[in-house]
Amino acid sequence: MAIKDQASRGVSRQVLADHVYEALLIALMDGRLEAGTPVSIDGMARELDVSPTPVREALARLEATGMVRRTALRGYRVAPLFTAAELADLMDARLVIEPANAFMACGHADADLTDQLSQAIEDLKAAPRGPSFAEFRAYWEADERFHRLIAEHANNQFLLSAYNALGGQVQRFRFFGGLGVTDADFAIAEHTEILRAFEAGDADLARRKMIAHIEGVKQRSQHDSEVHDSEVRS
Amino acid sequence: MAIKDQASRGVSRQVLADHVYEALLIALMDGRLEAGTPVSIDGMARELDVSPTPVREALARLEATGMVRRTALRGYRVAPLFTAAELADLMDARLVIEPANAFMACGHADADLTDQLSQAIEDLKAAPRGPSFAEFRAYWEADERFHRLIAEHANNQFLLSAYNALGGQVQRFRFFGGLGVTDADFAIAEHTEILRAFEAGDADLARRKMIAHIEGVKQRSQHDSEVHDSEVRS
DNA sequence: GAATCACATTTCCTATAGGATTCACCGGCC
DNA sequence: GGCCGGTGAATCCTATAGGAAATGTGATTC
Repeated sequence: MAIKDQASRGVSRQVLADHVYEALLIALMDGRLEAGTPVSIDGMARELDVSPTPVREALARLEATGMVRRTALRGYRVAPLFTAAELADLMDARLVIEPANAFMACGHADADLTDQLSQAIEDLKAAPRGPSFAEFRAYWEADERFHRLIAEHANNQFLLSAYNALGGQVQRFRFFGGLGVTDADFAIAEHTEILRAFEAGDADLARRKMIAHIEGVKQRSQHDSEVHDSEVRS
Repeated sequence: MAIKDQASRGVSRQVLADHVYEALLIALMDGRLEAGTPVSIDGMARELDVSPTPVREALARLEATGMVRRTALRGYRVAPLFTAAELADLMDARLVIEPANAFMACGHADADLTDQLSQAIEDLKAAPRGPSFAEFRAYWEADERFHRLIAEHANNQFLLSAYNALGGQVQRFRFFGGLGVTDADFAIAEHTEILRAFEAGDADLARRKMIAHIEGVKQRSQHDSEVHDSEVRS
């Protein structure tokens, strides 16, 4: 009820399951729901002050994103956190999909796209880089927006679906939730190079710059994960 | 031992939502649920003789596959059929992901994998090629199994997710549901070439053969869709 | 004849209740 | 001490009911 009263005034009416979905997503990214912990349907319903039915529907949708796993008759639990090896796998998968996105999107690039990409980079520069969730979120959002813009402008719904399937992006956020942003300067520079390629209309260059960017992210994240591990163990 | 038999095999009892999910999937592929038609929650519940709750959960899962679309407060309806252009997009997306899968899987190939791939090809040869659903299904299953085996052996859960996101494979089936198999001989030959590359352990060759295969599928499907269109118009 | 409004039906959405299953705890037994 | 079985609580799963919204129908009005 409280949730419904809070935000059902938008232009497009949302149903309760949508709010539950978003609440769960926030809790997942926030770290309130830690990896491995079970997510009780009834319990979450009590906590959000709704009935179990919308919670059940929201969890069924969330399962497709890989954020939670379900076992019949045993319920849902938060998906385990990434290991360093899995993080490397994620980057390898991005290396397969995103350069292709960049190449294709360059063919459909216009001033509107480059403007939005430029804006995403500016937001990246302006975003705070602290370790807290609230600060990190703005940075992550701008980064995600940059890559998503390119994926959307590839003009191929299936490649976009494939990109979305890599929603582990969100989990990546969780992985570094306690670490903050450490490679902002590198990322900004690499994003700018990609933007230059788009402005020049050089699709092949855009692809190469995307490869360079993700490989950079991969290497830096591997280093960060080692730091993270040592901190956890200390 | 015997008591744990059921649990150890991972065949935890299926709940009603799982059955509804499969029933919907069959109805979708079968053509009983035509593109664009609404899928009423209550109506489907009556038809399957269950309550609306499991139906709702099954549809929430199905939405992630792209087979149905949902509008808040208006319900679900079957996703529109592919146009020829979208079919080409699907093949382009496969051209991005599957050659990479083949390349990586070749690094993890063993006798077990090549045996299973060989079996999939044999099943493809043996499958009937009639236009009816029951016949087509065996062919489609063997084809899907071949590609899925490679995707799974790439040993990268994210690439596998991306491949799964291309579940439009199923919709591709629907697109040609009334047409039957027309390119079996080509497909079998191309699959065999890919298998040869795996047996030789030549990852780069496997990638190139996968590219050749999907490009072949793309071209042939474009031709078939023209035939299909002319038949529909006649 | 076309647009509009009222009304009835269908459908979606949410809450609630109860049966079935799993899990956690605890006492008994080898 | 370790293993086994029973009991209670928590949880999942399904069915049902009712309010809210959307759709379809028919009559009225311009």
